[in-house]
Amino acid sequence: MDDQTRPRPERILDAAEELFALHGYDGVTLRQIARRAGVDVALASYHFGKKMDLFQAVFERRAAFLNQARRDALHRCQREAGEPGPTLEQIIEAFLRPLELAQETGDAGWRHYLALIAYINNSPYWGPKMMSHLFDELVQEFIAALAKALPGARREDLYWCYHNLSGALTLTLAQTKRIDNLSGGLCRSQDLQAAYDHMIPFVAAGFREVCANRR
Amino acid sequence: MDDQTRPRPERILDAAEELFALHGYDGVTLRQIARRAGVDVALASYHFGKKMDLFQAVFERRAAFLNQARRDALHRCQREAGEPGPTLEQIIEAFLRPLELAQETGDAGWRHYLALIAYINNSPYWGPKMMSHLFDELVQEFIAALAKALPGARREDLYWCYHNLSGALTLTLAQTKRIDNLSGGLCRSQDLQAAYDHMIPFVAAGFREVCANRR
DNA sequence: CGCGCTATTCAACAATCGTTGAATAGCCGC
DNA sequence: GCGGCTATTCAACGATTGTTGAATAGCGCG
Repeated sequence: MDDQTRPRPERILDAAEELFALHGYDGVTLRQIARRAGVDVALASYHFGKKMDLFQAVFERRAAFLNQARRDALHRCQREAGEPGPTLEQIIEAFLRPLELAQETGDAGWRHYLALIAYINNSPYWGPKMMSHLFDELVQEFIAALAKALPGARREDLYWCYHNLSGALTLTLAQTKRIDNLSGGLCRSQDLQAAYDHMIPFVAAGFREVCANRR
Repeated sequence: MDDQTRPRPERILDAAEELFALHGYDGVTLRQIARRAGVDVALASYHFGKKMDLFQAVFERRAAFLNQARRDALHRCQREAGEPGPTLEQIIEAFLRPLELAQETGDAGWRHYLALIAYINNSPYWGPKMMSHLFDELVQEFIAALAKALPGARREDLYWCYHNLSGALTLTLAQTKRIDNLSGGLCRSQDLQAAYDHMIPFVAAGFREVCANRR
C-alpha cells in the first residue's frame, strides 16, 4: 500500500493526508488510515493522540514549508522589481507557482495535501477555525503587494477580488476532475501548470477591471 | 428548533440540508437530523430510505427549480439581445443572479442548499458523482453562449475560464466567513449581491483577457 | 362507531467507532 | 546477553451508528 521503508509515523501521516483529502475528517476512520499505512490501529493514537490531533498534525506538517516558499517567491519578485514594485501578474505568479511543487517533486503527498487545504478552506465548519491561524499573515502580505500595484483601489474591492482568486485556486487544488468531464478531456485537473497559465492572466485582468477607474 | 407546523418530511429535509451543508455527509448522523427536525430517528428512514437516499433527496429537491431559474435568465437575455447575442457581462449575470433567490425569499433553506452545492462541487469524492448528472446540460448551454460572445476563442481556454468562474462562485456559496475575517468586516460572506457585483466584471475581464487575441 | 391505512414512535439489533491498558517485540548501551 | 526504553501489536471497552420490525397513534370514510 504505502512505501514500507519509511518511518511509521510518516506513513500514518501520508495515509491520513490522502484519505482526509478525499473524504473529509468525518469520512475517514482511524482503522482505514491504519490499514492504508500498514500498521495497527492503536499506533496512530500512540504517536499523535486523538483523531483531531492527527488531523491537525497532517494540516501543519507541510504548512511552514509552503508558506516559506510563497513568501520567498513574493520577496524575490519584489526585490527584482525595484522601486515601482512588481506587476499584478508577477505577484499572482508568486502566489500560485510555488504550489506546483506538488508535481515538481513527483510526490503524490503534496497533491493530497493541497486537496486537503481546498477541503478545509471551502468548509464553513473548518475554514474559519483552521485557515486564519496558519495563512492569514502571508495572505495579508500578498494583499498589501496587490494594493501597491493598484494605487487608489478601494480596500473592499481588493478583498473581493482576492476572494475570487482564492475560490478559483481552491477549486483547482480540490482536483475534482469536473473540468475533465465538462471539457471532454481537453483540460485535465492534474495539470496545475495549465491551470495557472490560465488563472494568472484571468485574475490579473479581473483585478484591473474591478480595482481601477471603476465605480 | 424547526417550524413545527410544516409537514414532517419537509422538516427532515430542512434539517438535513442545513447539517449536511455545514458538516458534510459523514459529519452528520441521522439522530442529529431527527433531533433538529423534532421527530424520531426512524422517521427519516421511513420517508427517505437509507441515509444516502436522504442525501440525494436533499440535493435534488431544489435542483430543478434552480436550473429553470438560470435557464430562464439565460434565454431572456438572449432574447433581448437579438442577433448579435448577449454580452459577456449579461451571460455571467444570468448565470449568477438567480442564485440570489436565497436572500430574496429570506429563506435560510436556500442559503444552506447553496452551501451544500459548494460542498459537493468542491469534493473530489462527491463532485464527479453528483454534479454532472444535474448541472452539466445547463452549464454546457452557458458555455456555448460564452463561446458565441467570444468568437475565435479556443475551447480549451473557455473551459479553463469557466473553471475559474465556477471556483469563485463555489467559495462564495460555501459561506465560510473567511473574507469577513480577512477584510476585518469590510466584506460579508452573506452579502451575495456585493459578491456578484464584484464577480461579474472580474470574471468578464478575465474571459476577455484569456480568450481574446492572446497566445 | 369501527375499519383500514398511513404516519409516527418505541425498542432493539449487529456493526463499527475512537480510545486505552496490558502484552510483546525491537533495539541500543553497557 | 541482559536491563531499559521505545515502538508496536493485541484485545477489549463503552458509546454511537444506521437500520429494521413491532407497536401505537392519527385520521378519513362508510
